[in-house]
Amino acid sequence: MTTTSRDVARAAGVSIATVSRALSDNGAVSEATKRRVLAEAARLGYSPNPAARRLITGRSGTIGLIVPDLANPFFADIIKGVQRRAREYRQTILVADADEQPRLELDAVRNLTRQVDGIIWASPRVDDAELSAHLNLPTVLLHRELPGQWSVTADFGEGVRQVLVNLHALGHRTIAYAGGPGQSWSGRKRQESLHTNAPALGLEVFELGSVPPTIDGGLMAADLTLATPATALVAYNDVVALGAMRRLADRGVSVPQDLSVVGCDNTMLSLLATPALTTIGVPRFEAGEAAVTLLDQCLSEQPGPVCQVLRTSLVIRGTTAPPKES
Amino acid sequence: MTTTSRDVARAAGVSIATVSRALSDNGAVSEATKRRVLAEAARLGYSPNPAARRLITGRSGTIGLIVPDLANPFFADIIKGVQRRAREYRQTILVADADEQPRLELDAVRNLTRQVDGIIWASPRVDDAELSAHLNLPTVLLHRELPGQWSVTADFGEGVRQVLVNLHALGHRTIAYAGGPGQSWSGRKRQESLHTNAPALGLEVFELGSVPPTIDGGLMAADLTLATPATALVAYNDVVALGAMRRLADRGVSVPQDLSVVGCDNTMLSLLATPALTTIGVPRFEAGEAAVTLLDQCLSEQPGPVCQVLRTSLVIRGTTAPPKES
DNA sequence: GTGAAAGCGCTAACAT
DNA sequence: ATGTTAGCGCTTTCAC
Repeated sequence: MTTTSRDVARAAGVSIATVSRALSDNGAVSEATKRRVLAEAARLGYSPNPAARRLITGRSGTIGLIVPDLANPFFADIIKGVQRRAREYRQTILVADADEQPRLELDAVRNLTRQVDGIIWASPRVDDAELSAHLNLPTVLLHRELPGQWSVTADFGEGVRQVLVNLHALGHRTIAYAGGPGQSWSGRKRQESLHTNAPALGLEVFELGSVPPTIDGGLMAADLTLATPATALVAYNDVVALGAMRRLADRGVSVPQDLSVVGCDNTMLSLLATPALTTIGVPRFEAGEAAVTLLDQCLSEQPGPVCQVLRTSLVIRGTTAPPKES
Repeated sequence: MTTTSRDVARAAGVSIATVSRALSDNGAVSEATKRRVLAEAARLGYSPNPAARRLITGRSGTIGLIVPDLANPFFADIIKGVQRRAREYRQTILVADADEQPRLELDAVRNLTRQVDGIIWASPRVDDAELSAHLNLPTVLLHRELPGQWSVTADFGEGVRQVLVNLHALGHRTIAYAGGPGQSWSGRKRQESLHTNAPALGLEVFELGSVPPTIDGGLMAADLTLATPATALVAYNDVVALGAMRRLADRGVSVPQDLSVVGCDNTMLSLLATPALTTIGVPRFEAGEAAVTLLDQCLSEQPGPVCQVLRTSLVIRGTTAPPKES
């Protein structure tokens, strides 16, 4: 009932091999027959059975994408970038949400193995050893680096440096830093940058330790900050920053007059805050696009691994200002 | 190099047919051989080639999911629900993001047709005729109804009714309504409910027309509301409500003292607002789960179509209060 | 209960 | 430039 290459072949008066060649556009076919075949294929509404093609070529035209949480705006935009670029490359993408559980990420890898040609894996928290152990397919890591592995990351260190320079220029000398989950690769990068750049600027940093990357984590961070002499709070991400702002408002601390607040990621949330949140801009959509491009290179056996690092930059909005005279 | 059923057959000393039967668990196999085959399969790390299976059975074990925008928290949760239930059913899900463009939805359907067994389609804005024309595969519509079609929707009308009853009880008599995109199926449902229930309660409604379902749309809605005598604003969704709250704050109108605000959807955003947003709770995760279950029934030729309607209910938080004495 | 054999629809040698 | 043919790895009759 569905039309096959055989039907098209019959209609065009050629063999099925010619049909295959005309459609996949690789073997040698004369212009005339090619046109004829294509016309018949279109007329009959023929499209090749992907299962058959995949069985013989071993290529599925599908890419797996693993993210810890697709309801997180950070990853949602990455997915959109991946989808967009994949559409250009005529690749289908298979998204697996790991529900924030590293175990489910590993399950997902296993499931995907037989279904996709390669994997794009955003894994902030699976540890290096397990990550390595599960890289059976060509893989591009997202916001994560591993020796010898293809990856796309963002320069979080530079973003943090810009924050510190800016706060210093505004007159701040004492700041608080609320870190995220300790295992997070990008979290470690932020922290390293803090340690490298703060002393050089003569900034004193109060590390509040790691808080959950949630609104509640932000509430905690606010209270912790107010117990220090810091005049600015740098938060792990926008969600934590917003949670902190909420708690600060409740406690009668006004932002940015009494305390400056800086987020990270520049998600849509940062625009929802009042005042709008100063934050570190991280190119998420672009990261998704770049990952597909890199995976494509990796799949076509081009030299590698390539580790692409995207730029980040401070986005100054309403939550940073000079500290109060004291 | 990859192990095939032939390898397992040889190792277990049986034919490939028996391997197939043992693994797919349908034909008759003796307990003893079945155990032996399973053991060998495990030892060799065998898993059946899905492409080959799909080629012969015509079933892919894959479900397509089409959403207008996966960065929208509303759809993100739906996807999570779908994924979760699909995992239970051992189905893979293929998500297609249509970037808010109805044309891309139709493209997605076409692409998915050869790759999946059935489709779950959240299509608030494609018109009925085109929708019908593209239903070639077993399909469950999400938050959308169409005669003769399987669907999962939520009772938005009831949610709106509860809002009206609550506002009336608080003492409001004049309210403003900011509608969303005119083509939206659920938007029409909200509006119908408004027209049915407001008069019965003696509520006067100022319809502000349709605003974009964005923060900016919310800013507009706030200004429009303040030009009416309304003491409460009911917004199309949480994003619009938050945008409105932002503009109201800028104009020195305090919520809920000067104006009550109600959102819709109960997304995570509603908890980010200060004060937290009163909103209509819509079960998104459950909708995703239900859609998979229904699609499964549909695929197994069970009687239908089934149109499941999920409950919605008012979630009272901090943005609603009695109107100011005037 | 188990094996042999016939394909599913296609691509990739190999002929011509 | 085109046709013929041999499978890709599996499921599923049909024999036994």
